[in-house]
Amino acid sequence: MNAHSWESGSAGSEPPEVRRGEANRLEKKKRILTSAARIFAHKGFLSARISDIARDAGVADGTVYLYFQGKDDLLGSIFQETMEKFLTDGKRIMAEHDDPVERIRRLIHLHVSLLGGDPDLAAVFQIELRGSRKSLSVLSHDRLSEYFDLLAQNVELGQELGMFRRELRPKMVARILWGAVDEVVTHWVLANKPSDLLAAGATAVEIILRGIQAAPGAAR
Amino acid sequence: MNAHSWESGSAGSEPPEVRRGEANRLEKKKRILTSAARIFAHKGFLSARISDIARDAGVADGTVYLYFQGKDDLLGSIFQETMEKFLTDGKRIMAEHDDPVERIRRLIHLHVSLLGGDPDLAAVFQIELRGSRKSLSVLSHDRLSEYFDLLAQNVELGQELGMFRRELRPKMVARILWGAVDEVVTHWVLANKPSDLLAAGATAVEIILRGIQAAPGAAR
Amino acid sequence: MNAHSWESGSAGSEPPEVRRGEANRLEKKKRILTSAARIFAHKGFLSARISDIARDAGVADGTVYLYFQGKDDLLGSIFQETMEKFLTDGKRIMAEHDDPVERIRRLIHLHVSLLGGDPDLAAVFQIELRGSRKSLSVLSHDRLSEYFDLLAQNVELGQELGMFRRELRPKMVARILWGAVDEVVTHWVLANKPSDLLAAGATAVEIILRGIQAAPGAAR
Amino acid sequence: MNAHSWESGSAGSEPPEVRRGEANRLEKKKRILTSAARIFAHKGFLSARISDIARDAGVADGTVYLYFQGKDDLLGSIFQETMEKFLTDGKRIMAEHDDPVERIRRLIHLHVSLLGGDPDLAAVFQIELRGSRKSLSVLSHDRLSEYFDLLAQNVELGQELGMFRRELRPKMVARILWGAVDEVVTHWVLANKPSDLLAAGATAVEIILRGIQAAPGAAR
DNA sequence: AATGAATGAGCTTTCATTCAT
DNA sequence: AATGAATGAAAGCTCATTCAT
Repeated sequence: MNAHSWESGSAGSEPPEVRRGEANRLEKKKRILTSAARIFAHKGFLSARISDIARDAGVADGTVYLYFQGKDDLLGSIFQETMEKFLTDGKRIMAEHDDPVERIRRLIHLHVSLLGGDPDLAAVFQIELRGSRKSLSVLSHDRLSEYFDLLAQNVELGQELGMFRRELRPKMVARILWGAVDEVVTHWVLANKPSDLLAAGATAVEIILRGIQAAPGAAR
Repeated sequence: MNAHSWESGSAGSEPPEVRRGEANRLEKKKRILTSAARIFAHKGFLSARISDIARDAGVADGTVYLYFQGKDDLLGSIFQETMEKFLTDGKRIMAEHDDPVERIRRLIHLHVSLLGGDPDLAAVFQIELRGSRKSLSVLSHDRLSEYFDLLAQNVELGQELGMFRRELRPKMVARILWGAVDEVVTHWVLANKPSDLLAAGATAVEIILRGIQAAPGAAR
Repeated sequence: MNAHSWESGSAGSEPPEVRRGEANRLEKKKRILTSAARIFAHKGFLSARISDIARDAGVADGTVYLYFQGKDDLLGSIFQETMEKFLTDGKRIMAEHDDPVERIRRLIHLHVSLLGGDPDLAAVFQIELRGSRKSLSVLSHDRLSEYFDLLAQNVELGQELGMFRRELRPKMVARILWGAVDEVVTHWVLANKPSDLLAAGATAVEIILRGIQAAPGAAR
Repeated sequence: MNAHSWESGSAGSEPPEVRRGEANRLEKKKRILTSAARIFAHKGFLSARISDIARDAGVADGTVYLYFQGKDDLLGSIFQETMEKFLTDGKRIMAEHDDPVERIRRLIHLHVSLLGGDPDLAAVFQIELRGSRKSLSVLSHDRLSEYFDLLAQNVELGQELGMFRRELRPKMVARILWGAVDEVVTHWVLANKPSDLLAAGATAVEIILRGIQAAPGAAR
């Protein structure tokens, strides 16, 4: 059907036949997930039909069920996979930088650029996933928590270093930071005339960072 | 079930039949809306059945359609009515106070206390309404915009008065403020052990206000 | 659609409007059940579609679900209703006759004539219900047990009166009697050139009765 | 799961490859059939999945189709093979004995002991095969007819010898006999506290035999 | 105005079967 | 011969909405 994406994977020096099947399998799973994100973004989770997704991915309806439990699992997997990638990159940021302010700036930049680079993904994240926060699988909740923790850790570190005000609860600051950025992304998704998402994200961070800054002279 | 509990109120001195009917009508519409909020909050918009709501309100299924267009209209009306009340109170705040900082604090306090005082309503707002922002009726969007505008107006005023940094776009600040508070409310709704929502909301405002504050001596 | 059966019920002196709805309701339920038996008999339980039954009964698909839980309930209700009628008549036989032999003959005659008079019902009973004996609802099992008990009681009574051999277990005799008659009915259902079912049933009873008869002179 | 248990048997002295393949082939077919009977007995024909059977037999899904036409064929083959074995043994009984009464007793004993020795097989025969009598392949019907004929022949012979009453139709007697025994077996399959099946079967035969016995002095 | 019985469109999911490897 | 990934048809059931009373 839509043969576009099939061809790339097999490029390069083809490994032994054995790997071929495995590669196909992974590629197919990925293809279904990409199609799901696209369909969810355009029609909404509710209106999206499995058959829409299957057709878009170029597979039969039943094939979707070979790779995923069902519609919910599709949504959950999109969330899962994105969070996985985000956390991997996030941990690298933590490893490569020491300054809490620098880390927070980069974490938010990562967040914003990941979604900004894939509007379909962003739409699913900002719109469809919201109503699911109540029911997301435990694993998914953990992922979201890890994200918050990454932010909260740096707030705490900044407090210890005397950079941020000590009376603020790190978790709450993380929440406020996330909420502000999240709303900026949502606006970007919903607005017809998209503005510069990266700049807007950066502005949000600067405001919050400034807002939690210890009074000059307060640091040791 | 609870179909009897509402007959008592109108007893006693019988008002003219005409008014009685009108009062009943308004009361019934309100009752259906309250039931809808409760059912949406507990079962989610999707799983909620019109018959659930009708039973909870003590009316027949068909009666719901005498007052509302359909299921979507119920959700929209909850949003609408709440925003209406919020904007009314918000405009009073604007009338009664001059200081932008004071106004913003009071607007957010209004926001947070309105939802904090009605957990069912809060749940519907924070969870069920999210996916609808894309599709909410134009009128509804206007209401949300008015809310943002109230905040943005005060940011702008504060800038003119030299209280807030002038390089920030007022609408974006309003968005960041709203996002931060919104996330705080969402956490309160989802968390099993609810914390002090009013205090958390106040903290969020203070952080943002501080974050947008003009540098000391910058005013004039 | 098939307007045959609609007309009879409302004939005669029409009672007040109130009863009309109830009468319609019962008639509709009965009509669905009759259609279900017909469709099950012709296509088999598995191949029968709810929509086939609904169309045959002249109602919408969903209406079937207003009266029955689902497909299984339809099959169960056919069994249930038939057993109910059978047991009612069976108990009358018990009340009107004393002689165990006479009672047994009449019970079997009742069994055979009930099914013999409604080939669709017979087909469902003999073919479709067989595989369900394992899973029939508890209530249904009770009904089948009551039937066996009616037979077994008379065997026991006959033993006490010295008419039947005492060494036989009444329940087992009932089972053997039922099995023999049941197979005769099944053959009648499956055979293309139907024979005289009543006569065949009577023959089966006579053989078993003779087979359990106490040796002449053994009584007293 | 138990995919390893069958590899051991063929180990040891290696037979010629050719025969090995043939033996494997037959063994594999048999294994699939045994697994089918087990799965059908435990989950019912409908709920049983080909993949369940394949896994139980330690082969791939597709392999089942190398040996059988499909799911129906599996059920049919179980019936077929069992009947084949039964008829072979039944014919030996006919060859080794002359007395109709003795033959009938032994035929029923064969029937009852064959099923009594294999509860899975019995469950499939008594429960799952019932609904299929209408649709079983012609060949299968012939097998069942041959069984009935074996019984009927002996009834006829007994009539010619003056042992059984002449007014009874042999086929009908065979049916009654079969029905009685069949119900006894069904009860044994369904009852949780299984009784002595062989004894129950024998009792059934004795009752019927006595019931068709010519009046003393009527012979000759 | 109120009722609630009736409607019927709509979609997920299963699983027997196929066939390229 | 054996595999097992892929297929895709098929239908039970729900529930928002309507409308005769």
